Amino acid sequence: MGAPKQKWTSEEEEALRRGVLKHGAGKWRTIQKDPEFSPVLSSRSNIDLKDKWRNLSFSASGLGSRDKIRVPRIKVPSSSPSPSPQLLLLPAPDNVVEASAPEDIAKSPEDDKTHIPKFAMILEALAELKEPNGSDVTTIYNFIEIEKSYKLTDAYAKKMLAPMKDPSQKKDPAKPSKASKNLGLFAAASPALDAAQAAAMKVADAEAKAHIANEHMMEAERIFKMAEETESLLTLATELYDRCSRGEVLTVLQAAHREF
DNA sequence: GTAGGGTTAGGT
DNA sequence: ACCTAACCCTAC
Repeated sequence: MGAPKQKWTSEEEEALRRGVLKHGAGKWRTIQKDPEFSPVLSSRSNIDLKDKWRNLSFSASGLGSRDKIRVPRIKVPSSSPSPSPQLLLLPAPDNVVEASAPEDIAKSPEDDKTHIPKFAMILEALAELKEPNGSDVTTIYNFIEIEKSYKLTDAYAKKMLAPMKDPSQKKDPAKPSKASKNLGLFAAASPALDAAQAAAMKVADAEAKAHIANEHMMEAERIFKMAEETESLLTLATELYDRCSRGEVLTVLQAAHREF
């Protein structure tokens, strides 16, 4: 009667997240009893933890936003049979997942953060891969999707391609169809692409190792941060591919200074 | 004890 | 009026 709703504080939320990282989701009682979190979560029951976690993961997952999946509640006024029954449920295309998280990524305070510490790795890969053979590009995509971290949606991919418009570049009609989102971002094979693939592989591998070393540091914040960096990487790779596909020759040094 | 569905209060 | 989040109930 006195406490209509007990909103979760950021401390409680933080404790819950850490608790899940430590004990895993589902071990609510364990988390609740853990001396590390019990002082903060003393007023919360194990069920509360479960419910809160459900809310967190649901809204952070991109789902549950205010988009589709809202089944039109069939209220049926029982008195006004709308003459146009054409609003049965549409299949609702699976796009527009919006990369989720209206928390961090939407704000995007830093536009040009000191670009990619991974750039060195990219160059390394480029140097190693002097021999073009052009191969399956889906590999690059697969690597970007490494298990849990990088889950790029098609919408996200499109988002990534959007800022790539470089006004200083001459409109070359011979431009390859980069809009071929058939499978992922690219759909052709070329030397530059192969190099880009290797670069992505290196980055992905390094990331994966970092993850293993970090145990299960898979927090949403971290994921989004990586997604942003991956976005930069893909942008770079796409640029390289675009230039090379037009017959231009790029050296590693040029790439290093971004003089292309 | 946990998972999932359902209910209700608060906010927009 | 609708949506989200906290709370409640029940089956496993």
